[in-house]
Amino acid sequence: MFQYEYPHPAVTVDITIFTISDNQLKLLLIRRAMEPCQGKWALPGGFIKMDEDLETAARRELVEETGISDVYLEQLYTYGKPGRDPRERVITIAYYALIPSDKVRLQAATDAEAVGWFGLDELPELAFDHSEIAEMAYQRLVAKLDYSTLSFQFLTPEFTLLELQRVYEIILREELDKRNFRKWALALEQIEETGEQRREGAHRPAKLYRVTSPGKVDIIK
Amino acid sequence: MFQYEYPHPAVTVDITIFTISDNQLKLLLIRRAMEPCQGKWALPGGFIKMDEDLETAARRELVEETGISDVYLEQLYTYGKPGRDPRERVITIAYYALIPSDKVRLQAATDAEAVGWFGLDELPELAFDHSEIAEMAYQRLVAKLDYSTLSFQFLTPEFTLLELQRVYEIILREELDKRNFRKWALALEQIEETGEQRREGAHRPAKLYRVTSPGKVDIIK
DNA sequence: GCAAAAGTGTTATCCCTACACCCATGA
DNA sequence: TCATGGGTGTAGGGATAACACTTTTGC
Repeated sequence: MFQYEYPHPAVTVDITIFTISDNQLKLLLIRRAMEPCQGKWALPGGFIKMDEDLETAARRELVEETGISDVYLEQLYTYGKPGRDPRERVITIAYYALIPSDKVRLQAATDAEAVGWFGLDELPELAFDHSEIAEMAYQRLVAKLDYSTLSFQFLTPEFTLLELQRVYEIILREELDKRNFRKWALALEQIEETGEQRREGAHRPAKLYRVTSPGKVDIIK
Repeated sequence: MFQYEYPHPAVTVDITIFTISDNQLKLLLIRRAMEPCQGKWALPGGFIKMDEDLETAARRELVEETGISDVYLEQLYTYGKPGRDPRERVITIAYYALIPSDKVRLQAATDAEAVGWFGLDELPELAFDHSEIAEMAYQRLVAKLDYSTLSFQFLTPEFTLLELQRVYEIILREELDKRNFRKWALALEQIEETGEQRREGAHRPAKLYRVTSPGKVDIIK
């Protein structure tokens, strides 16, 4: 038992995990094994430990629930409306993470029953206020696409320009002009040719590119 | 005494309150009356109550410490590094507020000894990690100036275009071209002439403007 | 040889920037 | 009449947006 002179809320972290696969922006959800909201889908997350930083807690939960580490993670917003959790006052610090498509497979190793990727348009009803959190995370993602190099975090270490373009098209939900997009992307001076090509299918092979500062997200413009 | 099965952190809100006066961006600080950091300057803030929303808590603290209500308030970031408060684990949800210059006077009614406005360049050493919070709030302010109509929140209900321009110049720390600024500001379609003029000093009177949607902060561009 | 994605330039438009002078007033 | 801030337009340059055809490959 832990005693305090004044009442204290419980504090959790919740993580909206995005990836792109099957030409869709997807979100990782887990099915809740316990009350409250047992059986409902929810964002991965959990209680913070008293000796760990908030971001450390978010990364720990990410690994525990999905096996994924070393990804882009950013604090989103803190939700604390009284009553958002029926048990007690719970304040949650929401984060969002971006997973490159080649790391998605790792996740299959964990309990496949209780974890799933959902297209943003096909989300089930979520526990607590998690729908609101996911919506805000998506809005942040769209906004940051415009003025940062966030998008690279969805890509494998080597990628084609068309793959990069698809990231933008899928998140922004609009088609972009190929020539203008390429001019713009190269002018950022954030990517360089690897010198290699990728051949797949009955068409001309595509040049491969890499990010000059992987893992780093810059503000642009 | 309040008992919990697992340890719970304390949760506070802290508020970085900006205003513009004397051609300077200023920050409201309070001198701490109690340990820890007794006598040091700090951001206003305090513990949340168990039945109030986070933003409600921030607004309550704002009124309690400064007598100011009905101002723009936005959540900034949540800080929770273990050890940031020597007493116990304290997680703080930081907000920032923008005060129009005509509301600054109200503040003089409260205990003048313990409260003060400080120019951003003349900040004293702050308690806890409040310097870090204030720095981040300033950065957010600069960023949002660019893509939102945040700036109007510093102005009185009626203002001149030059007053609006000064807000930008003071926060961005750079001089702007008068003609280009006016063209840009009017093209936003967020302000309109009141039809009145303000005469002060030995020069031509200035047209007064008002915001078309006061209190609302739009994303622009 | 054909289907399918890769790759590549030019032009028109819009927006941003730079820049200088007259106006209305109070002292 | 003079000092002070209020108010106004235009031209050039750079970025953005629209737009279609050739290349390379696998089958």
